[in-house]
Amino acid sequence: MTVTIWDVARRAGVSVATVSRALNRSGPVREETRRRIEEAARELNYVPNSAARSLISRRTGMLGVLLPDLFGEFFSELIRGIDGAAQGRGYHLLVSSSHDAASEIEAALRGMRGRVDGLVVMAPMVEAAVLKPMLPRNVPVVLLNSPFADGAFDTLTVDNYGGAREVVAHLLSHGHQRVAILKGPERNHDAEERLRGYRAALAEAGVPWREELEIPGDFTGESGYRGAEAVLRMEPRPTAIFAANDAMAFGALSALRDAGIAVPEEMALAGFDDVSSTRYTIPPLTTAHVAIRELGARAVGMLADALVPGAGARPRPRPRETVPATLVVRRSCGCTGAEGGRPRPIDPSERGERGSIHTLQEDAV
Amino acid sequence: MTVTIWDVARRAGVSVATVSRALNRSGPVREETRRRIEEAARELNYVPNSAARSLISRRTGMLGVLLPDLFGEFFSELIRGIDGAAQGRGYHLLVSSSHDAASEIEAALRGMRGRVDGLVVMAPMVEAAVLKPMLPRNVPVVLLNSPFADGAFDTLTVDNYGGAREVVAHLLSHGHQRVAILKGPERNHDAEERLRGYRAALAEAGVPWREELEIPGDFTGESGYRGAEAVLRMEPRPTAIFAANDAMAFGALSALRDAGIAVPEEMALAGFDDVSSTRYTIPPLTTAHVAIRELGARAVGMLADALVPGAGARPRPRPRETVPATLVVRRSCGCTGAEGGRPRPIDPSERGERGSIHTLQEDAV
DNA sequence: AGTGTGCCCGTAAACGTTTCCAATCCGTGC
DNA sequence: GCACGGATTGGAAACGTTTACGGGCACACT
Repeated sequence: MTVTIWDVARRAGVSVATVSRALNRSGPVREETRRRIEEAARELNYVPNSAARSLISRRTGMLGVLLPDLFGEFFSELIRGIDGAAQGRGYHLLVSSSHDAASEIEAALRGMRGRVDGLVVMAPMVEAAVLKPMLPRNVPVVLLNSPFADGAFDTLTVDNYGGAREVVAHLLSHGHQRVAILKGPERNHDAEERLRGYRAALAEAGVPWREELEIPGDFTGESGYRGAEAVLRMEPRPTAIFAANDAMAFGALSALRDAGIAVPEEMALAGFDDVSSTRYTIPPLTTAHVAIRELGARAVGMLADALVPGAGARPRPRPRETVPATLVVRRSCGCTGAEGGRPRPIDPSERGERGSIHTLQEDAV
Repeated sequence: MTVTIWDVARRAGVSVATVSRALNRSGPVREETRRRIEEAARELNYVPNSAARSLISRRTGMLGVLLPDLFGEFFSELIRGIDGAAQGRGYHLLVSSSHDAASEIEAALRGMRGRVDGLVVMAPMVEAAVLKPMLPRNVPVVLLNSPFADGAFDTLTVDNYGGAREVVAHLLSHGHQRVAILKGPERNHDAEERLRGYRAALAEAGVPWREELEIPGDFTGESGYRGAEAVLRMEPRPTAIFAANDAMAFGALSALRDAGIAVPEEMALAGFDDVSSTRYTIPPLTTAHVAIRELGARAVGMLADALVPGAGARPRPRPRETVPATLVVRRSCGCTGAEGGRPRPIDPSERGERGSIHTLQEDAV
């Protein structure tokens, strides 16, 4: 039924060992025999059995990707970056998602054990201490936004603190004295860092911190909507809102519109992540730009570095990289002059990007 | 180094056959020995080698997913549905994307051969005749929106024709005499069907068809932007636009805003897909609702049906299912009275959905 | 006591590769 | 003519499971 390496060997008049060497170019094979073997393989439509291959070679050619969710622009773009880089290196992607609880993550990780050569894990909701023992020790792992103090794993971290600080500092530079923050989920690492950045910016500007200005949220648009409503009820009313991610900013924008509040005239607004829709909300959203796709690609790159034969078991310094989050000024913060100018240089790779119209948007504005 | 079934057998004082039977519950094992074996396995932290297992059992526990892209709300939601259903059935997902050209698809398919137990393929850009020979014959395949006339594969198809027809008919019911369409890519099956629906609606309403009203596009927001610009240059100017997908509608909306054209007063607009952002554009977008997540879940369901042991090689009638695309009226089409009402019953599963705020939106409007 | 019947369990043969090691071939230098 | 060495090739042992087959054993029945 299925054609094996033996069939190829028989047809080409050689042994299976030679077939293996010829097809993988893993040993010396005379040019002429190699051609004969390749021809036989093609004629028989031979495709090596990957199970057998990885049984003996202990490599599967797959990378595992564990994310809290697949939905939304952020993850969508992230996985796109991961996929592109993996494909370029000949790896397949084993994707698993919808995991927040530690137990789910553990189950997913167990399911992947032995099936993947490396792992990209993003688990902002679980603490380092509880995540660590679940991670496999026999394959390289890259942690996204879960910095481990002990440096036992590769980590790749967005500069949540710095980005948030910069965004809030920008809002404050407009003279706002009461800037509210729509916080991310409790115990979420990204959320905590962004909150820290918010507080730092306030402190640096000498603007007093007020507990009531820190509104709870959970990164969903819905919570952003409710958060903005809460802000509007406050007395005196804040004049600016920093949403800890763009999705909440969208929700807030929606609430402000429903309440008849003009943005940015009556309320300035800023977000975080710079997902592509930020360019075509009304008004376009000031936010912290994160090179999401590059983030995914870089994660795979780090994995690939650890996977070069020889770097395997040898303990080496675990890279800890940080990717910047930089302010991008659009109209929602009320910057005069932001309309005509180009807030940041446009990454050439973004131009003509599928499904995105932001270059057009920014030019047109 | 790695612990095998032999280690477990030795520790439990039984043979490997018994260990296998006990752990898989695949044969009679005395209760007491089973407990001993399970304990040994747990103590040793034994995890079966999946390569060896699938080498002998000829099953990998993985489903392949081949999509043209991973970006954008549509695919994001689709893969979410696929992932949920696969996870529920104990399958892992091997994901591959960014394939439009036939050669890329063929390469991706070859790479997956033997690694997956089943395949979900969405390839709107390649014709049935060229796609068919690339598909594996030894594992079940579900085709998304690629209906094959010969019924050689399971197919799951969105009613593009019917949905487009309904949307355009609705626009026409407002009395519009010149309705432009922003078309999808050439040779894209979905795009062609939606165009067909547009033409049918015109014919049924007795509104004359005009070639110049069919504007080329490619499903990206950018092409929607340009398409709307083109529409605005026409003389006499059309009074309604049907964008063949929501992304293009968003682009069009953006162009209309930049041109100072009020929607829906000066130009009615409708889209297709009902991705979640349609609820919080300004104005909210009238579109054709497709249960995207359910679409993905159903695809996995069909695969699972074909994968129950026994249904394997036996040739059976290949199911050909169609999922409806139904009109959902929001404000962009200019319906009076659409503001207060609830256009369609809200699917309970959508409530409180992560990253979506549309229930709030629709209630609040 | 002999025999049939079920339940448990062990032996060993697959599954399809890769790779170590030895054998063969062939030209070269002495 | 012969030893030698490098380039090719083949044989066979892994890799870690699942599973067909058959053996042992306890028990009930004749």
